[in-house]
Amino acid sequence: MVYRRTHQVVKRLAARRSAILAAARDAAADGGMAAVQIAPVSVRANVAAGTVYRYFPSKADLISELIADVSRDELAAVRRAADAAPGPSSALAAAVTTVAVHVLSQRKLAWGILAEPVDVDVSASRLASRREISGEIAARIDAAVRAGHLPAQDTALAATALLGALHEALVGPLAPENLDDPGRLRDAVQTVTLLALRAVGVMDARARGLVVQAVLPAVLPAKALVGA
Amino acid sequence: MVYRRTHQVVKRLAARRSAILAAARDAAADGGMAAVQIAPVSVRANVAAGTVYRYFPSKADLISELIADVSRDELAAVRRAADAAPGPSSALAAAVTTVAVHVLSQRKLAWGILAEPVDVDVSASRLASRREISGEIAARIDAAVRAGHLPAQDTALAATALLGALHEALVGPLAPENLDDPGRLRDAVQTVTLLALRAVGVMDARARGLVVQAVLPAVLPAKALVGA
DNA sequence: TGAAGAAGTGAACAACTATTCACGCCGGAA
DNA sequence: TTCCGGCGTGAATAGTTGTTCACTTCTTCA
Repeated sequence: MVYRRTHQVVKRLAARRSAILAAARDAAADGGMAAVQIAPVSVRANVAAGTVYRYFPSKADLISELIADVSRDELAAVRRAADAAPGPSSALAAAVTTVAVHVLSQRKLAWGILAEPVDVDVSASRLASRREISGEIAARIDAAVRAGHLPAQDTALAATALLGALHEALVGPLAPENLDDPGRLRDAVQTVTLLALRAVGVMDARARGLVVQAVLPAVLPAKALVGA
Repeated sequence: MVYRRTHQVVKRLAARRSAILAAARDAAADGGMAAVQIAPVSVRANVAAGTVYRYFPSKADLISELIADVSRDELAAVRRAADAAPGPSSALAAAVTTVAVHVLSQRKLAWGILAEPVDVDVSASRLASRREISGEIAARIDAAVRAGHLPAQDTALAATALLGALHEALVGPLAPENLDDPGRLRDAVQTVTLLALRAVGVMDARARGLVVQAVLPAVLPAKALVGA
């Protein structure tokens, strides 16, 4: 009488859930958040519209999970890059560069996650996403301040401002065109990283050095990403 | 037989048009762009819903004009402040500070104009708005570069990044709370202005001086704005 | 193998608002 | 004063999508 889910069924359910999330992510990467509609997503995931609601209570929940997902990936990449750096200032440079490269490599997705209008309320999820990344950057700024490399400052506000600068300059409506070209991409990443480092108080000359160190390793793997 | 509009009628029509725009602006300032709906706006303007369509072909047109309107005011304020400054660097500082104070004094409106989700497409108008302000800031950066106060750089990208930083730090979802308090407001404006000036290459010490000069005159009249 | 319940389906539904339009009214010309 | 046409009205319309649910199909277990 007691129906128990077999391991196989559990696996299938999890796979379906992932498929729906992946379909949503693909849709967002292709056509922005506007393309994340239940019917099209369900088609991509090879399920019926109603099935989506077996896994997600509402569209808002689906998109919220999507945002959390992408955000988690980005945070991990930033941490990895920063942790691999030799010192606090390099770590900050690496973190900033990583964010820049990430948003550039998936511009539509990044724009959708960050700021694109959505008909349902996903502000909580977006807030959490921003808070995570901003917190990470703030921690890196703080480390550099404690190491005596930067002047004391409101690190939370500075981190938020840096992210705003990166996003607006790289994926906002005024972002330069042709960033698919690897050369231009590298230039843009260098420029915004330089701006960001100087903004928090790194001297111009030193900032230029840090940028060169940080951009090369970050941009190399990015070429593959951009191609995808 | 030939019906001609009397001067009085022309004036009344213009007044009504302004009233509708003003009503839309009030609605946006109160409740963000989400509150700019035809029915509520028409009530505020003391006209019927259908009347709105005698003056604006669609909601998109109404909001586009609203954005252009607000943007025009801001651009004028920025120019005025910058032109009154004694030199290129001061002018840049004044411009940045003015933008900061403006967005802070009408946060909901600013957020609505800049980035809040809207059901109709207003991207063209938003793009134009950003372009205007960004162009003005870029021109000020350029002047400072030509005067030898700043290192050579991509001024358009820098201006875009600065605006992104200001907006995200001051009206974005991670913006600090309690910015209605004049003291906190001044601090926030100072902090972001300092970040912005350093970002484009002003030395820390000099930047601090410029900030003090620029913030005082800009913040004084702002107290009245914030109260409103 | 068959009963019981879970998972999947997709057409129908619901809710929200921008937009329309047939009608009444007011201001202008003669 | 009277006729005419544009202006104002607001209830009705329409289009868009998220969401539901009665039904079908599949899985488990005795």
